[in-house]
Amino acid sequence: MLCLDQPFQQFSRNKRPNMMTTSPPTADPYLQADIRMTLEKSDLWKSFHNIGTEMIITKHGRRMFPHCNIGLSGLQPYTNYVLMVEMVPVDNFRYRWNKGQWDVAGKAEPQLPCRTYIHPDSPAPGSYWMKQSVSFLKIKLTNNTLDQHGHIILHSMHRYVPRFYVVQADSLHSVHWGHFHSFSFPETSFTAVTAYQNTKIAKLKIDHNPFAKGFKGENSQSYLFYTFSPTDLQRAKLECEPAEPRRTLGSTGKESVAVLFSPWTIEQDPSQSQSLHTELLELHNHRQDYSTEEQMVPGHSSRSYQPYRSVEYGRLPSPSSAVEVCESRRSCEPHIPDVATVPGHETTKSDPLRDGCHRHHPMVPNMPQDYKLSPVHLPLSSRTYPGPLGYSYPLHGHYPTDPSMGQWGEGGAVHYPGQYLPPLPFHTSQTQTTNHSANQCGGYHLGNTVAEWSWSQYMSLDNEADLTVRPQ
DNA sequence: TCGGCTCGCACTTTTGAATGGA
DNA sequence: ATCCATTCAAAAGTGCGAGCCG
Repeated sequence: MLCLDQPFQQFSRNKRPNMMTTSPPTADPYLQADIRMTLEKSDLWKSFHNIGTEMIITKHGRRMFPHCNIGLSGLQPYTNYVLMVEMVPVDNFRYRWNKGQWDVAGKAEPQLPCRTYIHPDSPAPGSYWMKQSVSFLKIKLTNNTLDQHGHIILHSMHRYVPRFYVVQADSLHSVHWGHFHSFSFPETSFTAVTAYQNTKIAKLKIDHNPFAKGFKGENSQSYLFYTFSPTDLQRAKLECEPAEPRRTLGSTGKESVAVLFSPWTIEQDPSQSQSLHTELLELHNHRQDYSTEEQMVPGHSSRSYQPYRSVEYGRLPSPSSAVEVCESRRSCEPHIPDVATVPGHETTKSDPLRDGCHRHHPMVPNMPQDYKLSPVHLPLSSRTYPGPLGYSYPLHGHYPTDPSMGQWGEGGAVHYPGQYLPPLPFHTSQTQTTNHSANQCGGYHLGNTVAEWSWSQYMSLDNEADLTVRPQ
């Protein structure tokens, strides 16, 4: 089964072993694919996660803090990749802050159009992505459903987790969406809020976010002394340094630190938690035969993340899952992730690595319409879910396939208890792809420098019928 | 009445243009 | 003429609190 006791150092760029040759395919699913992603500043993320991360969302868009900074390894140096991230609902609940803890306040709001943020440097060669850590600093979150700036639209008082995609693609104009890997980091989950509910989170942000230094009072750190261990304090002290340059060589600085789950998940109604736990276990049993390509990357200590790769297809109205559910509801319109970009987040710097290859600016206003077909364009074989964990699958594409390309096979997904994620958005058939192009409303429209794709209204799963849908 | 949201404020960092010197 | 470092103002990001709204 899964070997979750691997020291996290194994995943760091510099020390990773060649798992493809030294480990049996099923030994460590999230290492099967040679592509590895590490979360930079994971300690900072965990500091927030331990309290219950909250992210402010505003009408005009708010940056995330901490922001997502990842390291990549195992990419083909001269192959182009597109990096994307989307915010995936963690569960199907709406929350409220009640007496110092998060309580479930009912069913989640209907899903909003899912926007996938494409890293503005995409596409770029693997060597470029691996050269330094990749920052998603400029992602902006909004609660404005009519947002025209391409920000990621979220519901307040709902929980999300960023999911990263690494897609082999020559350019945004000819994306090979079949070759992708996805990664999630449990400690990056957060609750979207319009105002901070937990004062500890606000103080932690003030302590770490340089923009908020103006609110740093004498008492701002006092709570730390009873919230964190001396180790945490030392770590927090180190992390108080000024923000690093946007793209710096990654230094994961991984330590072997126990992963602590956020108390807020425990603080919930015990009966609710028990119910969820039971459901998750049941789902786990149900889904043994399925896997997504997602790799749930554990924290420093993987021990806390029990192998769990179940995906609640029916219950979770994930934008990503909509397509799959739709497959059993042929009359509905499929959902395709919208594409969110950030105005002004354009790469102007010159980089020999990148300049040496053919690339197009992601926000090029005249994005060809065929691009909108790409995100879900998979061979028919992808219609079904990937096989059992540990198998590699032949991939299409016009890149020479060397023996190491086996690593492109989608690895299994490793989830952890207490959190389940929807399936990936790219499981679909060509038929559905066709429907996408037919059903999208107005193709894509552009505002300023933002390329935004608005497909038809994704189906709403906000009804009981959806709860019974199961993947075939 | 209350929970959630919006807006303006003061403060900070970041960014880029302007300037001057080598 | 070019390059580099410095300066400075504008832009952008931040949490807080008052007030609004359903």
